[in-house]
Amino acid sequence: MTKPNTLFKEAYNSCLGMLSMDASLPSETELSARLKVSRTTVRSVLTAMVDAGLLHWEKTSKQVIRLPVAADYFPDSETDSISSVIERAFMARILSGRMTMGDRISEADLARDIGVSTSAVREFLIRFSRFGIIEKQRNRHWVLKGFTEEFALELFEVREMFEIRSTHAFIRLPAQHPAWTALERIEAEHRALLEAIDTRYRDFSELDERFHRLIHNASQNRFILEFYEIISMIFHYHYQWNKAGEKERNRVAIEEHLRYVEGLRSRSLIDAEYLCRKHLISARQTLLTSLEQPTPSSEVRKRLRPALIA
Amino acid sequence: MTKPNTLFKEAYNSCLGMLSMDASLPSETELSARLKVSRTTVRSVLTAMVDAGLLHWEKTSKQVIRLPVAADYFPDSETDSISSVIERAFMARILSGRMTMGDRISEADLARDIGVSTSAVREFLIRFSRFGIIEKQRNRHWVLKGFTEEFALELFEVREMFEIRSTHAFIRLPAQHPAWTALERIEAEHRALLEAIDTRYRDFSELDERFHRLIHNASQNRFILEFYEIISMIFHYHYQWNKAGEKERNRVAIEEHLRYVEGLRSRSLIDAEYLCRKHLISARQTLLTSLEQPTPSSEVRKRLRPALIA
DNA sequence: CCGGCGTCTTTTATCGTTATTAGACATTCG
DNA sequence: CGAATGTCTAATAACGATAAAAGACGCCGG
Repeated sequence: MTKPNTLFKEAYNSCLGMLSMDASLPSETELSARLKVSRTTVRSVLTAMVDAGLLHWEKTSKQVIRLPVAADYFPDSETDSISSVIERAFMARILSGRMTMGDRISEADLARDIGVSTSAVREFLIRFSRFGIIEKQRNRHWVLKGFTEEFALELFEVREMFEIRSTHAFIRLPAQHPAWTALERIEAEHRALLEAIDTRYRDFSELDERFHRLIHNASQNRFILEFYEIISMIFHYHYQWNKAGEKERNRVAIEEHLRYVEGLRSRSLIDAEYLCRKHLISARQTLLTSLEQPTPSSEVRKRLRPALIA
Repeated sequence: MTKPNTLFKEAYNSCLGMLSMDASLPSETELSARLKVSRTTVRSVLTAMVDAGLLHWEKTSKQVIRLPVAADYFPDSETDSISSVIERAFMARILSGRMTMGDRISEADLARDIGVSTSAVREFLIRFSRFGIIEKQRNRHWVLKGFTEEFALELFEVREMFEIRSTHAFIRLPAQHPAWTALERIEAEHRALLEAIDTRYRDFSELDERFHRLIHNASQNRFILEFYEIISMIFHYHYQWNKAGEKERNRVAIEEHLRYVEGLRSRSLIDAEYLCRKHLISARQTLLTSLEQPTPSSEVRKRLRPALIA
């Protein structure tokens, strides 16, 4: 196999959602912009839709013949790029506790297990190495430094420095800056989520990410933003693997966020900084607590990555 | 071609330096440790030395037959790993001013120019991307964000945060910690260099790096240390490309370092922080000034990378 | 038995190749 | 004549293959 057409499949699925009997599809250029792929790919999608009997397409005219059914969609598993498949498989390995600090990581081994080429794994590891969890020396194997307490502490040390810096930058933003209205919207979302916390507590992680990202954006510093990518990745997987006390944990975090927002709006440096610190300390505590019990329930494990359990 | 034997050549050259008529070579294991390569490579080196008529080798006995001459060494150009070749070529491109912000970077193009495979370039770019100078989106080309004033300011913003944090950590080190004696040694080196500044000013960049690295080590934080790699890389190339006013610039920096060291030794947080800040501000100024005149003299350009000038 | 060596297996660093995708230019249509 | 389409070229994202290098295992001599 060579370059897989996951992008095509993803665009195809996404385009199926745009079909309706009453409106015809927009121009190729427009579609290209909306689907965020090149026109070449758009044309492949359109051709495939014609072949599937969904569309009559000639020049500018794009008449929908029938609406898509479930069977018209490509399965999710085929729309993931190889790199994201590797990422998930790799994180599953680390977080499942099957690997411990100091373990060797073999490119060849990983590639075999996941079923991809060594080059793909290699590129992934290089990209992943910036997260500070793995390391390698020239001509030698990778070593797992581990997702340990130490790691979490170092991570939060930097996170605190950066987030406080961003907080200051945020407060200095002029009153008419769009970030302030964005903050209001996010605050409203927090309140709405808090109302329905019993049923919707799972939505928090996504909101959490958007909230902190908004704040970090004020820093206008590529290194700070890049560092938030690490945080974000860690929490993304951490949330998936550790569900213990999730509802309560999220409720507390939402309340902290709300106070933090108030601090920002008050434009008081010391209040904002204080409330930011408070929140980060409890976030750190959450992460540390969950590291003490590294093996997640088999139920969670199964949901995340069936292939590796057998 | 496949995996090149640059490592072998490097080890061979390095091993040639260990030959002497009166002593025989140590055990394979010992050699392996000293040359920092595997025993397999050591054995290749020994075999090659026998073939070159330098050595009589049977089991534990390794008798030197003749001393190596210049012709026995592999040329430097053959001992560089592909990745470092790419790095140099790429940095030369960026710093020469031939590329400007927003330019597309083509993997294929670079590979052709440098004369290596696309995969090698690709891996390099991935590794290099953590420096924040280039960027790419999925399925699209790389873009040069540029080695600009903005970049330098963002870099120094983070550098200052980190270095001050490290300074604090350094001061808190117990008096018997080896870092204090290391600091004393480095201080002495600074004084020696200052004495002979007229002739030895070129030695400063290496000393500078060791000095700051020593301080950052106190932070015990992988993200801070990793960030210093970026600084270090930037300065490494920057020093090579911008020689204007180098002697005076280095003299000033040495004096700042000396005051900075005094601040550390006084264990006074505010003094150390103040002197650290002072030094970083002037370091930033140096970098900014040199960014204003991006094209280096042709003399320098020639020395750094002859191949690209023609 | 323990450091050192001989031999063998596994893994990495590089390459070249190919389908997919992006992007550029020419052409057509309203 | 500008936006949309048709066509073509070039670049990227994968793959597998191969020589170099690492690492493992067993043997041997003191």
